[in-house]
Amino acid sequence: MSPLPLTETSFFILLSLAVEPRHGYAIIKEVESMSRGRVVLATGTLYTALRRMLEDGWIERVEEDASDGDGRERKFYRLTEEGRRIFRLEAERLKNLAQLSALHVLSAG
Amino acid sequence: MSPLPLTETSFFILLSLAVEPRHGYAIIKEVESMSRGRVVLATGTLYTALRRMLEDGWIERVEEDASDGDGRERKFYRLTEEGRRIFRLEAERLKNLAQLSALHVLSAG
DNA sequence: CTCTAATATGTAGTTGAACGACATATTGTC
DNA sequence: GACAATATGTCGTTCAACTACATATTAGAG
Repeated sequence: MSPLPLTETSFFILLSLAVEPRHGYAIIKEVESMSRGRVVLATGTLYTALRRMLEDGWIERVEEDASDGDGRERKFYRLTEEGRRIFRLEAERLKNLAQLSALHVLSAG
Repeated sequence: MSPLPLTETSFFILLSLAVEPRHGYAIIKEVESMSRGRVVLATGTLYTALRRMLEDGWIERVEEDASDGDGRERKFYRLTEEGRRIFRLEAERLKNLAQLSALHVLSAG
């Protein structure tokens, strides 16, 4: 039942939402920026992943903050406690893998 | 054409072969040990991954070292230069992700 | 000496996730 | 008026992991 390891896509979506609530398109741009251009999510990947995370209770819709003038359709999402918990677990896993591989990259010259 | 990100399975197989050449079953045991029991590769996963890596030139068969008394069928594999290169790239990617997530785990309390 | 666990390699079918292609509508800029 | 950027979504394909199954040898316990 463990959701780990997260896919890179899921990791970056949670990471971008860990900062503040965002809508889909903003997530794509934020992930591209955070990964220095390496990760560009396809819309098919993003919206499928968001639907899955909603179903699993990792994220939830932010209902109507209507911040500035609407017009353009935008749906905001934020992390749930469960989503934050999973992100922390994944961060811990990543730290362990990075340490493991650092050791062996050294020993392998 | 970039092979990154590696799946967790591929990462651990390369990691275990980065230390020294091994045969399939030994890889399974080594991965289980390195991951402190968290990652236990199913044989279907392992042998499928090995075949793929052979085809892609990440690893190669070690022909006949016949170290100690044969009898049991064992096939040894070692990393190619390409395999080592990919492993180093993945290690670098992992280090970056670990750093990114560490920052945001902190800022999110 | 027989039974069982560990060692060792493999295939087949299912499932889940990413991806590319496509579709649609609005807004800002030249 | 045209085009790029913003914004959300579906559909079909592909690739990898997983479960279950299949087979054979060897070491150790009783």
